[in-house]
Amino acid sequence: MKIFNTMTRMKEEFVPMEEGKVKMYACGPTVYNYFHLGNARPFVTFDTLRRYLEYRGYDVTFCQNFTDIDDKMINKANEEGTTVKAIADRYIAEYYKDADALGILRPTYQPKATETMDEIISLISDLMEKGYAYVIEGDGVYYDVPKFKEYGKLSHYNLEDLQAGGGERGASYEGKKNPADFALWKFKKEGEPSWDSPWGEGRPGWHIECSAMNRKYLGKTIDIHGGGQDLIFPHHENEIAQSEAANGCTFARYWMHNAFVNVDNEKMSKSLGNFFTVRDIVEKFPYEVIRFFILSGHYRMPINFSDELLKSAQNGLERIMTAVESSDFILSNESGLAPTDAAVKELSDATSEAKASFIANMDDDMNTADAITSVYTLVRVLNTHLTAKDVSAKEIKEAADMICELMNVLGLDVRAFLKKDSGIPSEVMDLVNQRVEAKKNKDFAKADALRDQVAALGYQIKDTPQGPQVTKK
RNA sequence: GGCGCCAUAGCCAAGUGGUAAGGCAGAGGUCUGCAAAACCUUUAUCCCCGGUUCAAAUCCGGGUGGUGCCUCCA
Repeated sequence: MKIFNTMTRMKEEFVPMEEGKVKMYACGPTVYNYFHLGNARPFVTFDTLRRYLEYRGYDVTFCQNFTDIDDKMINKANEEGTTVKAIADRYIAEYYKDADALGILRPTYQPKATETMDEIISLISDLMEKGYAYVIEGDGVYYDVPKFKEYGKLSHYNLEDLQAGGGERGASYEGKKNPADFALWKFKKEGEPSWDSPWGEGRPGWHIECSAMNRKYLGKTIDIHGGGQDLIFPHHENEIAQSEAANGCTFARYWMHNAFVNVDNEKMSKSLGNFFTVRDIVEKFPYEVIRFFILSGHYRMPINFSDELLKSAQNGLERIMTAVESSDFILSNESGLAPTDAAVKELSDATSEAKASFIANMDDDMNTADAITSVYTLVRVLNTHLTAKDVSAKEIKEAADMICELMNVLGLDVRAFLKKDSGIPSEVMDLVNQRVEAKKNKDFAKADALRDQVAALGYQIKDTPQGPQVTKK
């Protein structure tokens, strides 16, 4: 598999440290609100990577954090007159509601910052001992950025450029040796949660928690580190500075960053106020459509969000689901199949080719857009033979199963989505059966009226040679 | 100011040196009592200019437009 490595800005052949095993980390949410579509993109992206690596037989250890202590958490707690812990508990629960429904598998480890305090303090101690950190009285412990000679190697920034930029903000640099120095530990302020440390009571800076969790759960060197592009600087750059200075070895071997979700070509973000939470979008579109939409473009390309685009994704996903649904319907009543050798070969070839091309596309830096095309290609061939009925149940089942297998790698459980809509109420079936009678008697006016009644109840009838296929609309 | 990214049909989106995948939408057709679904047909020379090459959407240079990071942010 080839992976585009942000560090080298090139696609590189992925070779894990240990054969057959992958250690990966992705930055998770700060749990002070429902997450928005922009947040969902990396969750879905790296979940898909994890699923694909597992599909290819790797033993994946995946760690994703919860940031449950920082300024935003504190502000939210103060606004609501409650504790930081209460906010964290609430929004972690809400996170799982959305994440589970989006088909995001639970990571191997999903630690909270507040539960990683020992490792955070131990890591800062290492940095102090090695001379990479210093204390500003009454403020906190800071990282001495110029001490780390490779600072900027991920973002390709250099310190001089950073200082020449518009980033300086007078007061906040008071006491720092260098404007780029960042907080590892912030001393306690009135009303804030705090933990004991060798330097005084306080709480961790944002960047240190990821370094600490990596070391605790995955080790000093990991294979893949992922996140959104806006984390490249300063967050990931700082993680490298912390981890490599403390551990004396490479931190992450491959760095992957997803592009943003845009609205009218502008970044969706909380600060711009143009964001849509997943919870909002679900009012109009199911979770699986949101996931399919996210995967319909390459992860390193920006995607625009709009109802129209979601609708387009929904129609596309339905095409795939309908093929499986129709297959399963025929498999439940196999009459009328008259296989020919040529057709049987064509469909079974298409089935194996779909898998091969899906893998080839995913191997190319996780090109999910092309991987979906591999599925569509099989869908078309399958539909053709479903109509012609010139294959046997075996080929139909294999093709439909393959579609489901590949969609599952993308985190889209087609048969589960179909099942969710199954279970036709008996009153609907009564109407359907009455309509069969009416049709038999050529009473088409009555048949159409019955179909309208069924439709009014939210169900759709498709007449097939095997009889009516009833589905939820 | 520094460092990047993007520009492909009505919309979305792959392709990154060998003559334009796929999806959505539209049009016409087949099937159907009518539908639905499905299938078939149909819609582009890839922002502009110049260069390299037998050959460029694809490489190089220069434009134009959009956008991101450099500050909490996925």
